[in-house]
Order: sequence, then structure tokens, then C-alpha cells
Amino acid sequence: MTTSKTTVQESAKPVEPVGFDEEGAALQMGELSELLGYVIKRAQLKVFDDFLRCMAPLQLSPAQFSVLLLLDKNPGRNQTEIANTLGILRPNFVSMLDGLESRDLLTRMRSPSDRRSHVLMLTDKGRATLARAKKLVATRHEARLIELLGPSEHKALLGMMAKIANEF
Amino acid sequence: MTTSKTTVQESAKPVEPVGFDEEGAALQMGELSELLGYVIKRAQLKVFDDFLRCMAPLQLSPAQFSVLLLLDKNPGRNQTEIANTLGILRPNFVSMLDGLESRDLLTRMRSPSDRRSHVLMLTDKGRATLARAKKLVATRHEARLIELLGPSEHKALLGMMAKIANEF
DNA sequence: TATTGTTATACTCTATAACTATA
DNA sequence: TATAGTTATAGAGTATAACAATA
Repeated sequence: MTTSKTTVQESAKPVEPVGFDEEGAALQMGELSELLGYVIKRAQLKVFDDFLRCMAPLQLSPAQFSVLLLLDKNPGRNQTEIANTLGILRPNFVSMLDGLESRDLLTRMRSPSDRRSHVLMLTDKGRATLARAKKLVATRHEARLIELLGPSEHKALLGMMAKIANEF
Repeated sequence: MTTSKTTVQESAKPVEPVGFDEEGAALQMGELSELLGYVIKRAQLKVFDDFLRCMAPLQLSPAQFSVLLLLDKNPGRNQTEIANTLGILRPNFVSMLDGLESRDLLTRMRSPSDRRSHVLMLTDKGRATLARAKKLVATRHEARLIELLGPSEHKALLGMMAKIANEF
């Protein structure tokens, strides 16, 4: 038995999961609740929604946060390297960087060795904002997720997600 | 120890996960691989991508498949009920139904009891397509996921995703 | 007055082609 | 010639307001 609260009730027949249409009219979800693509999408939207709420004071989207995080760990990389690593297309990365640079969170610097490329670096304000953002994520966002799932299940979940992302 | 292949190597210090920028230049992923929002998004994209590939013969998107599935389990519901259950906004549901109806997979019928609403029903072709789609999903898509994760982990994953989607 | 399906519209994401300046 | 950053653009997905028909 790995389930905690939501245990199967009576016999071996699983309880048919139902969805709610705002009010009482319950619909049968059928195979939908067993379809990983469906539940993972719903879960992902919930997680992003909560991330946005927790991060509201700093006005950082999940994508923006990931850029700051990656830049902090990998200073001196160019736009293509950062974009590729995050799965962002280079053309779409431009306006994203424009936004972060105009907020003075990072700088673009022409590389002396290859004057085609822009070296990206966090500014002091960028580092300070990232530090505050990390705290918000850890204490408000991830903490709630760990509380919901339990620490070991949460860790197992991270592992499975990484496995799907990297090996599927 | 719950990890299978990717075991921690030497001491207690965890191996820093790295990302790859097309070729060899490895970047430090840092806290990104511990951020559920990040990994769940990457995993979700992979899952949808595979779903699309497996479903290519039938030309059904995940969203379209979910509509057919829900209609099969809940015949006689109207557009608002189906859309709300799937988290689709009513205005956006219209063109989606236009597409499925023009392919003769479902029908809109004015309800005799409430002539404002459209009762949705699968056509015979819709039911046949759904049956074929279910087989493709089970044998090609979900089978590969279960093979990757193992049956019990796969089941645990479904449970955790549902928990986040419903309770977070 | 409220609700159903619909239109129009806008904003974000994502995707591709092509330009420029460098190499 | 190839690559980095950029522009323009097009397509999905998602969001809100408002209208006609009906309740």
C-alpha cells in the first residue's frame, strides 16, 4: 500500500473518478484519469499557477526564473547556449532577454573573442532578485508541494519527471 | 534507495546534473533539476510529443482525444458541461467542436428540453475512431511509459499527478 | 434577468525564414 | 561558407467582452 489518504473503499472495484462542472453535475472521467498526458498537463498548470502567485512580489515567470538560475550557475555563456539548454528558440529568447535587461537583472556584453556573440551575466540586482526569488520558491511554493506529497514522494516525483524528460 | 540506474556515484555529494547545448558544452543545471515546475513542464512536453507521434495515423491531438473520451462516457451533455470538465473555455471550445464535427466524429443536436443548448454525441465513426485511438494510446504510448518507469512507479506517478491537479 | 452557443479580439507561446554582422 | 543575434511573421493556446436566441 503506497496510497496514503485516498484508499480504495469497499471491494476491488475501483471508484470511478468524477469531474465537476462548476456545480454539482458530476461527469464520469473514465480513462482520462489514467492517461498520464492528461493528468500531467493539469498538474503542470496547477504548479505554474502556484509558482506565479508565490512569485508575484518579484514579477518573475517560471521561464524568467529559470534563465536567472541558469545564468547564475553558468556565467559568461552566450544567448544560444542558454536558450538551447532551456529549450527556448533563439528568436523567442531575444524579447525575453530584452525584458530582463530593461529591468536591470542581467546584461548583454559583446564577447571580445567572438564579436558575434553576447555574453550574458547577472547584474547585482539580478543576483539579489534571484536570491529573493529562490527563498520565495523554497518557502512558499516547493514547501507546499512537499507538504502535499510528503518529502520522499516529492523526491520520487522529481526523479520520475527527470526520467521522462531525459529518457522518454 | 529508490533510484535505479542513475545511482549516486562516490560519496554523499550528489552529482551535479548537466544539460547539453546540442553538442558537448555541458551547462550546470543547478537548482533547476530540483524545481518541480521545470521538470514537470519538460516531461509534459515529451509526453505530448510522443502522444502526437503515436496518434499520427488518426490525427487526434491530446485535447481532441480527451473530448471523444469524455463524450463516450457522458453522452447527452452539452458544450458547457464538457468544456468546463476539461478546463476549456466555452468560446475556445466552439472551433474545436467545428473541427471534430466536420470530420464526422461527433454531432451537435439542439436539446428539445432547452433549445439554447447543444447536446453532444459521438457518431458511429467517432466511436470507431475512439476505439482505434484507445488502442494506439495503450499499445504505443502508455506501454512505452510503463516500460520506462515500471508499472508500480507509473501508477504512483498517476496518483501524485492527480493529487496535485485536484488538491494543490 | 440569466444562460447557451457564438463571434470578435487580444495576448502569450511556439515555430520558421531571412536579414546583419561577424567569423 | 557558417554562426550569433535579430526581425518579421504565422500558428497554436488561452483569455475576456458582447451579442442573439432562449429560458
